[in-house]
Amino acid sequence: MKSIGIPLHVSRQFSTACQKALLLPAATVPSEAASYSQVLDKWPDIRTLKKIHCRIILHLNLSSCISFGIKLMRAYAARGQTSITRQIFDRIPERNVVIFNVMIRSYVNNHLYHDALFMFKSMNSSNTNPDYYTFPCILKACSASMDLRVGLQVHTQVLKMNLDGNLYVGNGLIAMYGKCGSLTGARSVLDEMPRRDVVSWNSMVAGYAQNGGFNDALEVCREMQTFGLNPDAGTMASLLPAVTNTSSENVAFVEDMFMKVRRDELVPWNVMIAIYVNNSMPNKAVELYMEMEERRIEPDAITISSILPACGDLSAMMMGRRIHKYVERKRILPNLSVENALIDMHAKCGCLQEAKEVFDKMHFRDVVSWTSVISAYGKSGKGAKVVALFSEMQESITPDAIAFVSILSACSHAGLLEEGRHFYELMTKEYKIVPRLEHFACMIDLLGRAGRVREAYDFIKQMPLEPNETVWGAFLSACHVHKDMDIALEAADHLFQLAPKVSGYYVLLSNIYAKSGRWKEVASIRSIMKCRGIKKLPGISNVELNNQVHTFLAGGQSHPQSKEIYEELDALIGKMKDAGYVPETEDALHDVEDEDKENHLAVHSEKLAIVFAMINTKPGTLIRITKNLRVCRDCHIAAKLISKITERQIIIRDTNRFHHFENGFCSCGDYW
DNA sequence: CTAGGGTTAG
Repeated sequence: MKSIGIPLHVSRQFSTACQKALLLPAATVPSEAASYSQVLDKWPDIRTLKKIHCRIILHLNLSSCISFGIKLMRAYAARGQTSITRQIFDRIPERNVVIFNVMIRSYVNNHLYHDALFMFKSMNSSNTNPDYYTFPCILKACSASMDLRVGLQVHTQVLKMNLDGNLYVGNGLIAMYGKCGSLTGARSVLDEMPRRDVVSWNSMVAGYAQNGGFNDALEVCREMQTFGLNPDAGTMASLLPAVTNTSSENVAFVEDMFMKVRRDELVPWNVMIAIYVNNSMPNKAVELYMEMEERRIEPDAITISSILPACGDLSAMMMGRRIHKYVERKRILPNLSVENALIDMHAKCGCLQEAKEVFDKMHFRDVVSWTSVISAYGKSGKGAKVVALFSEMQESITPDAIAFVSILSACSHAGLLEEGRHFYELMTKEYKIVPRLEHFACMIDLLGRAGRVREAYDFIKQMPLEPNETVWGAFLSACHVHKDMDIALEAADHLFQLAPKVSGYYVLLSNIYAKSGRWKEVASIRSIMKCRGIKKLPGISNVELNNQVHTFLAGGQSHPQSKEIYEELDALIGKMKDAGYVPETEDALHDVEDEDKENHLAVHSEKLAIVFAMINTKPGTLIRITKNLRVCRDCHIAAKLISKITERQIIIRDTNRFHHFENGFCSCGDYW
């Protein structure tokens, strides 16, 4: 008779549970044991688990305890209690391969890869041979910890034990080589396998995808089909890393795959949503999410974490709030990723209160939670709050490079020059974070917006990194705002040479050259843009009404209510002119050609969106707009006036920050 | 008892 015994370091709850178990009548042992066995296989919650554990030890004939030991180990591991799993393991006197496998798997499933590898080593030195269950698991530990060195050793052992023909072991090897970046290794394992299944091919797809080889990944998808295997949900999931910021052809390829796979399970939907989100197609993502709801496919935490950024992108506040209610109802919370995504969604919809509420209710916060809430306040220009939050964060969390980007840009939005400098010092000196281009760009922005154009210029000159287009772009905006033309032209020349990919910089350049009368350069920018195939990003604004996001294009006429909108806009502009409004044509190149400037100015997308919202909501209702470019001066002036004339608050989120218009004023203090 | 899907800045 072998006894499992109670682990020595049991918690107090455990002893209480034991006492309660003792009070229970001694049941007929065989049937009690059978029912416990069933319950254990269903991974009970920790309290039930401990009770059963006690009963097993105290009341049952323990002759079958090896199988109970295994079940207990698995159940504890499923609840994240690997140290109890380990205590049980330690008390089993004669360990066979299954027991080692369960222990290793417990570690791997709980992301304790080093413990798993260590356990594997002691397994080898205790004369227990690993089997074809051990290897896939230990290979996963190698993949997850990107340990190619150990992975290679494991492969050698696999070969020695003649297990390389096993399907699962082979699949594990492909995944291991792929994750560790050895695509040739992965490929040769795949080629040598006597038998391959979908997982084998999917692992190869994942390997290429994780290493940026989208075309190779696609090629493998086609190849598997020549072997008579069709892509499945797993293929789509494996492709995901390769399909971010990619061409529309590539997205279409996955869409096609999505149409062909079984769609009664969750994963294909989750992947397709994530792909839309990662390719700046939030409308499509939301559409798909709604289709899921119609088909009664239940979203999980992953669906939610993927769709929420899309809601944030679109400022789809009602949709976001509905999802928030859904996660509360379905008890998906607490879940760190979901909570973090909720904070960000509320913040991007301009609902600071709600964002803060989610943050306050969290039991565990990581650096992402803090970064999200800090940038939320930062984008609304609440500098003092940001500074307070940051110091609070430091008490429990070590800020990372991204956290500093958000605090630095928050200082910039709030015009907190000295604080920004302080945080930069803190980052480099205290936290020893080596500043990246993003940080330099923030600092340039900070200095530039505060009017320290010369200082910003000196800062660029002494940067240890080659300034990129973002840095010059930030600097150029500062010059543009503060009208420092000489230095602007030098910056413009630098930026010009960098062949920027963002069309906005060309527009900015063109405006600056035009302002200083350098028409030759203006013309040359035009032709260069044509040559490089760079099109001006059309200005669009989103507005949500009755659970639907309406999108307006600059000068757009396609909306069903178009006629009404333009009529109302005309009337409004009349009232604005009475109040002293003079259209500003200066920044007209922002998103239209210079001919016909004034005409087009009236129809920037945000104006259309504002009027649309005005027509369709009750007087006094707050209007929320999101646009894909920065607000131009003219629209900013117009929005201030409209807020006064119509007595409505208007919140416009542009690419940089929030503008909260109320009674003729904007929260940015005309500083943006 | 085999893979694969999630959140933060600009």
